[in-house]
Amino acid sequence: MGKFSFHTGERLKKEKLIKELFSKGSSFNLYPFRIMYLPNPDDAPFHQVLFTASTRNFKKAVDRNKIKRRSREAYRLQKAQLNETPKLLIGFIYIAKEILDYNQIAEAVSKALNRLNEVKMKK
RNA sequence: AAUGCAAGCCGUCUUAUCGCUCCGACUUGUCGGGGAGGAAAGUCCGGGCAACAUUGAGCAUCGUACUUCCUAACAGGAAGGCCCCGACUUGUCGGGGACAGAAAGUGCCACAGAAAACAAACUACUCCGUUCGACUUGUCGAAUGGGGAAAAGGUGAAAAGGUGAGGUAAGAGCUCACCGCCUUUGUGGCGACACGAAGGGCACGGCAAACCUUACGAGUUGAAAGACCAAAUAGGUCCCGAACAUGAGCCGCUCUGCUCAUCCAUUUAUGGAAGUCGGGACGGGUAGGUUGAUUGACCCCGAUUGCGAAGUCGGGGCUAGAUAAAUGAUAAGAUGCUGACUGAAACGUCAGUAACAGAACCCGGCUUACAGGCUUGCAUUUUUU
Repeated sequence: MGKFSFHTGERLKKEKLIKELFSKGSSFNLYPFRIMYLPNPDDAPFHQVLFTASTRNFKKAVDRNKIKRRSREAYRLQKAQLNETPKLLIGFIYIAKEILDYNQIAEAVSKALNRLNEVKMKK
């Protein structure tokens, strides 16, 4: 499995876990994202991630897809920065009103991953 | 050649690196292959499919509304009819039309106007009478009273058949001709209708996108429908096994043991019920998974029938299948477009940008969005021969 792979198992898709993340998870804002995270209660071999952009800010499906694809790509290429343990549930919620280009999103994701590492160290 | 209109079609491409999803191989982590649209959109119609409901009929409700045809079906399409508008070469072309019924009933018709549906007399017109004035002494003018008259003016979306002639005091379908309308009828056409004939002086204003009437159609809910498999935990039913339970009393106390009592049946010391523990089976069912779900009213080519929409026959093809939801990111180049610069122009250089938009059970339509390009037809202008 390649260093930069990003297959189905790494995506957060169980409804139960998503509910848990949104109700119990901690969060911080880091433009253009709001990031939610929670230690994974199940035994998973990977961090599990979800990306989302709201219908309220982006009415067209094409725009939402574009944002999610760029965000996912940024995570895929930089996820090695993230510490191995503990395994986390992470939600990237796009809160900006306009579509940013890939470079800006990649920078933001990088910062976010570093911050997640710091937060975990404190615990 | 350019511009405009209409119809149809296309609607960025290539390479490299790193990735995603499905399928197939095998050496089980590698290789090979497939991977958004013309609208995937709006969810406005129609169907397939599924579950539930369902004796039949009527009423109500909703929808449709020139005709015939196509179709699984439609509010879609094709061909045609009629009406309206525009153009000119005046009988052709182009465009538009919710285009059934207003002689079944109810309702409405603002403003303006005298009067708006049982018509109506404001001005002007005209006849008769009375009074006054003038003079050429029977005429004219003015005022007033009583009639006639829907022809003229003006208002209005609309003024109660139109035009012309006769007629009359003035007028009027009052009469006549032509046109229109109504009734009856002939011929042609599947039909909507068309072209005629005879009779009738004409009765019947508009609005049905007001209620309504007529004809035809419609069961409800949608893929989060439905079908199947089903972990763990808790609970249910059944079966098997084990221990016999609870209370009191006795041995100093504990364990063990013994005695008595406690639900039902009786053969009176056994069986059953209930309860406890362990194991098993069954069924319901949650998370989750499979299916529905990608071979279809499918696509391409050819033949044939039909004016056409389409139908039939033959051959070939398999063309996304995700599910918190794949089809991407980065770089380079090409292509198109836009802008700037240079220039007579082309070429060129630089910069920017890549239309509208993302499948979600599947089809047939409709509607809306769309940078740019291509093809065909028509019209106009210019150039050349």
